[in-house]
Amino acid sequence: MGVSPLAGNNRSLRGANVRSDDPRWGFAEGMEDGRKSVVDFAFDRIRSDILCGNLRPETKLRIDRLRQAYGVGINSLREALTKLTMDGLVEVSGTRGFAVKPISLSDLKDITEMRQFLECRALAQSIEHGDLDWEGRIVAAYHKLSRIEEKLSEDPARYALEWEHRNQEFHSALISSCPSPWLLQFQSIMYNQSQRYRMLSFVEKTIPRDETFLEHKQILDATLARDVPRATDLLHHHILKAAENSSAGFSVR
Amino acid sequence: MGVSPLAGNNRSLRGANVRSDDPRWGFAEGMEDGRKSVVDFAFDRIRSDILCGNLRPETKLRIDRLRQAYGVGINSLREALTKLTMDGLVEVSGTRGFAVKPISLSDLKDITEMRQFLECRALAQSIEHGDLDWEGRIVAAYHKLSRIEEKLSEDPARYALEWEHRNQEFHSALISSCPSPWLLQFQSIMYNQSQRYRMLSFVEKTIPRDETFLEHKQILDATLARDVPRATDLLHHHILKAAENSSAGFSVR
DNA sequence: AAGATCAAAAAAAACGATTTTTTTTGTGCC
DNA sequence: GGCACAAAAAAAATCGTTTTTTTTGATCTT
Repeated sequence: MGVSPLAGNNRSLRGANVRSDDPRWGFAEGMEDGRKSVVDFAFDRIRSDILCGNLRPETKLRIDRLRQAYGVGINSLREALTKLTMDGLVEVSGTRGFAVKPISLSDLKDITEMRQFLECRALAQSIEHGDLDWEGRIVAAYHKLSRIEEKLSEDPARYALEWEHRNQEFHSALISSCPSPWLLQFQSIMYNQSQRYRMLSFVEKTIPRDETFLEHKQILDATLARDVPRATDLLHHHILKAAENSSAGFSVR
Repeated sequence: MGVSPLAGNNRSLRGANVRSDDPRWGFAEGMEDGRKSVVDFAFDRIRSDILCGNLRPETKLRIDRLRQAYGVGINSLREALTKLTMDGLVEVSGTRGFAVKPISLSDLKDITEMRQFLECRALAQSIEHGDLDWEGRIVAAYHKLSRIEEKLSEDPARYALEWEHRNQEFHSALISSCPSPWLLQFQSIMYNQSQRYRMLSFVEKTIPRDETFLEHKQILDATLARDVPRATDLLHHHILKAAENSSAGFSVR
């Protein structure tokens, strides 16, 4: 699964932020430019390694070791780790440095309940405010997800990561018409947290349950029918079931 | 109110994090040590200046200027600003630096509704789980708050900041038995956001409404009576009224 | 032998300096 | 007078070095 975090020894990329744009063109209104700062590069990379379990919970994140591994400077690294701390993926203990956040059953329970609480509200608001474009987005996202779900039963190891991505895209599309930026931000944090638990259980256990696929279809239908109570009920149940599946992964440890 | 952010020109405090402890004594279990990192120092200071309006919305936060003002290094400053970004008090625009987050009516509306949503749930859970110590905490916090509210009518300018502090202590005590760390963290962010709007309106307008004091008493009584529906209803109303008072502050601008 | 003491090594925190990017300013041309 | 372009100035991003703190290991004492 990808490259080990300590394998790549690519050095000295000062200002090597590859730009996908060109000085000739201005940017469309509200469009982010394609450059990628070194901090964001380190942030994305470490975040990915924590989520997929490449960096296990409670691992000490030694600065110079990470520096060698990712090929970035100390300060950019610290900045990236600070951002990860705010997202709850990294813990900082006074003057004793950074570490990957531990996992626990009570934490998973908290995350699950908060995700239910936030994501169901976001879905309700999204259904209220969603227009035709939104309907198009969720249908498209569901389509891409269901295609990968077919392949998943054949070769789980190969498509698990891609399924994770499209699953997130689907859940994100469902609530994309929610008008509250703060709600969406908090939901995003909780989603990432639950994703970590799911992927950690992937490693030593199994793939998503078969019922997951059916539940996605039911949520899609209820949402398109603008049936708020039914859609939120289904989502509520869906999130709980997914969490129960994750929790089996780390029984004793 | 306090010192201007550009006034203090205290230089070179490398490692001058004053420790309130002594090597002789160990720390009690689970007790944080009294040292204060330079990053946290800068974080607290800038945060305070943003909340109380000393640093106005949309102000560009130039690095070397802040460096001179607060007397900290560039990297510590960037780290502090990154933390503030995650709390939604500072905005970062690609490679164009940091700025104090703008304010808007829609943002205030979003914050208010999210605060109602989160804080009411936290209160309900807190009432369910609260023990006798918790009752003691909220009674004590209310007492300290009501004392400052008496003085507030006499000399608003003098006690406004202290009232802010004790108001936060009271609201914090109410929900302190809520068992969900994530809920408390999100509530804390929303509280700080609404506090900024309130304090910005203080500057050019007025002090809290008189009804605020009565509402605090009613919330306290309903909470002590373990009347969840009434307590949450009162809190819901209380948060809305406080926000309406803030919004008058920046009508046109 | 267990525990305390101190020193050396490792790790983290903080800073200044350098490079890169953005913004401003000035100049020529239409 | 306004626009386009280029040079200079300002600001931001990144890096390496120095200082401080923590951990580890060895020696000494009881």
